[in-house]
Amino acid sequence: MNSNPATTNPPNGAGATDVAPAPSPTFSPLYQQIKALITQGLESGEWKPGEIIPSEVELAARYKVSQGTVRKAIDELAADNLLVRRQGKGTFVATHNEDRVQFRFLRLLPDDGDVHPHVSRLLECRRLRAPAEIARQLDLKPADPVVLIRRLLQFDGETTVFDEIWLPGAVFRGLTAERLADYKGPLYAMFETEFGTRMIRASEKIRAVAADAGVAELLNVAEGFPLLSVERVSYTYGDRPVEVRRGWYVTTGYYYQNDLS
Amino acid sequence: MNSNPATTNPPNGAGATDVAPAPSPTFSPLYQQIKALITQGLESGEWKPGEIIPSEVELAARYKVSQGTVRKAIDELAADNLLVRRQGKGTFVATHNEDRVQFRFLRLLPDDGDVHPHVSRLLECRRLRAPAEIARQLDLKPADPVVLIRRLLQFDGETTVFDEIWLPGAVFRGLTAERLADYKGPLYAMFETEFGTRMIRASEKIRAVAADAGVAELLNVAEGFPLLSVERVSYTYGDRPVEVRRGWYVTTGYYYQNDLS
DNA sequence: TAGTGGTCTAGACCACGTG
DNA sequence: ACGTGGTCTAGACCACTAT
Repeated sequence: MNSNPATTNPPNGAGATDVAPAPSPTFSPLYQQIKALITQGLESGEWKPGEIIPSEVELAARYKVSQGTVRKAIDELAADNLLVRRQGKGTFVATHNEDRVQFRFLRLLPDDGDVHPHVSRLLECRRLRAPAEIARQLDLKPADPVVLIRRLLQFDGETTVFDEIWLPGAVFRGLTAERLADYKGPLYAMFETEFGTRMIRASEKIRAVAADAGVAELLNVAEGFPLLSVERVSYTYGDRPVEVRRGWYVTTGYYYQNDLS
Repeated sequence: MNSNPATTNPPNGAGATDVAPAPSPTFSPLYQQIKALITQGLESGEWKPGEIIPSEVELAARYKVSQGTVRKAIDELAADNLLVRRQGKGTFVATHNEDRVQFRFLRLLPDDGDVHPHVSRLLECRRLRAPAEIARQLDLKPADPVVLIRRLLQFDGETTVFDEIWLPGAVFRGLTAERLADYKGPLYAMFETEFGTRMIRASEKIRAVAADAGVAELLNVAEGFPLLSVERVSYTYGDRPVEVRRGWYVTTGYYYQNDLS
């Protein structure tokens, strides 16, 4: 909030002409403030993934702004993939459950365009104290508790991916191998429905590396075989890091798809 | 254009109530039509990269629509990186020359965050008849003339990238090794200023591969060394493919940066 | 029929950049 | 002081979905 908070804003214009608008050195548009308020509602769980949020006119009334201002706020949140608009129905909180968001966070495709759903095979899931590097990336104190998941992904029967996933223990309290094994569907969908933590964006560092003995055995390739190394940090609301993931991909018959625009 | 062309649109509302609006089975919003008209101006060279385009009010007058409609059209073109808005100055045609667009099409970064400008070393530039696969990707007839460029990129003195670049000969008439060697700056900037062809977007397939003898020698690595293979197809206006590029990246000390959102 | 998001307009004022 | 893009409002109508 700043000098023109939503609750005290005059009903006309971006500022009033009769009250000395004060050239706000830290000016922030009204719709950005509304955007922040809606984001708060998402973060606090007022509206949960998959649910509908109030209509534009309702939100406009609540925040005492015009529908157009709410509209612009929602436009940006939809562009950020936090909300999904559906004409005639309403605006919904985005979810990793029913979307075709699989491709958004696992961009490995087969050379022939066929789409095989992948199968996950859990290797282990245990709790330990965070190594220094992981703690740094997760914004934790060294030796804070973390969860380590190791798993394989099979595409069409072929073992193609080996993942090591690090999660903050405080957030993922109660995450066990059993619950992981039982859960159907994408990991991020489980995180969202079971632990109330929604992955918003991720940043990846991609390299080509030679398979070491351990990884080679897991992926059924020779030692020294070229693998795609993908180091990912995922973020939730407020750009807080909540996952560090290191993946090794076999890219024979598969490729990592990326679009530059 | 469709049933409500910009030139004959009533000045109010998305349709008239007194003329039987005709439920347009192929309805397209006005601002989309304006967007197409502006794109035509860009494609035809009416406004060249780096130049300013007419102000919103001017365009609104020209197309006989409100400023808000022009605004929404320009908003989308700016989101597509075709235009750049600068408050107080105007709206400009995007260019590969002066932007910090280097990172947009070459996403190789050093492990330590330092930013070294890269140096290009041309190996060869010759004309030949398109191999079947290249012709298919460039939407040409087999054996149509193409230009093949082979080059190395050095980061901070280290040879890090080997590129093979295929271009349609008809578009890049007069492209020679001399002109390539003389040109300073990004390749895409040259394509845009010298050949009037602007790269808008690209699609990449990324793999880890073992260096073969030829590539290994060029990149000063051992045969079999893991390299990042990047196959890119670049597109210009109208999603017409105008470049096929195959790159081999050494990713020791460097990584390919990618953001998922 | 009613409600939702989507489009379009018109007018006012603000922030920024340049004379 | 002026012109540009940027924000905000208010009201009308359209397209889509459900009841």
